[in-house]
Amino acid sequence: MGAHAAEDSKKRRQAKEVFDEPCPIERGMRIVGGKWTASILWHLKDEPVRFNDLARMIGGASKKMIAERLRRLERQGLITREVLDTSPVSVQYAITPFGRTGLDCLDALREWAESLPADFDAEL
Amino acid sequence: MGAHAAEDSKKRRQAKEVFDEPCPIERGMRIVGGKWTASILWHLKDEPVRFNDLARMIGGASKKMIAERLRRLERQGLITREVLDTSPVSVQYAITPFGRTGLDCLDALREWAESLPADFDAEL
DNA sequence: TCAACCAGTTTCCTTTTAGTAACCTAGTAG
DNA sequence: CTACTAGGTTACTAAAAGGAAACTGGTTGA
Repeated sequence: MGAHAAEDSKKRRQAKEVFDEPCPIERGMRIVGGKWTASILWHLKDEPVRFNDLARMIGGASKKMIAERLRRLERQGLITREVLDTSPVSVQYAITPFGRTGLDCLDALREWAESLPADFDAEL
Repeated sequence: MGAHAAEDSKKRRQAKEVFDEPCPIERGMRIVGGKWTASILWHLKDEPVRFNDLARMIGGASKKMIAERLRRLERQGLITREVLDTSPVSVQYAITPFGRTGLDCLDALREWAESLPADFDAEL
């Protein structure tokens, strides 16, 4: 982020920069932070997956949400969409190298969350 | 996450587990993923900060949001709230060791987001 | 006395997000 | 012919999130 605070004569801190624009963490969150986004990326980590397979794997998400996230991730270049000439046609989604860099840094978050007690959410 | 997919005789993948419960990444997101949450943590990284100072530093957020996030982070043990016996009373928020572990893993996300082109958001 | 600062809370309102269910085109199995 | 598959889209609805501004109640300095 990079803003500094200074104290004035009355020991009141003043922001030298104001963060009305999202700081890098917030920007990152807006890319990979959407509901189901990380799950989708995760399920593509080993091999390409087709649309309905993904929908089945991520049981809680509707097809609408899956489709929305996939389109967004594709626009951003984190995944690719490939239509296979099968019958009936199938569509395969695969993670890109760039997408993998995003997933890597989500992995730190995963490890952290896994270190939490199982009932941590109860305190929210 | 840890679910596996297997292919059946028709090459259709089947999820062995269904993720209606949030996977670790989603859990982590629900803790530190809220709007302004990461910014708050970030601004506490070096020294304790008082409420209004924080509100001034994070210019885009309303006091309501700051207060909400602070209370949540305190309940979860990522920060502490200390009322100082000054006049007028001031309240100091500080990051806990646990909060710092969360911030550390957000740092990976920050680095990733900083490596993105400045106009990346325009593509969303 | 008046204004300003502290740390919030409250109210009201708008926007965003997510979810359901139905529907669509086209191919295929029985 | 009918039903089921794939890969979505559309319409509608409910819920959550976020924001602006006013307000509390006490303190201090001009």
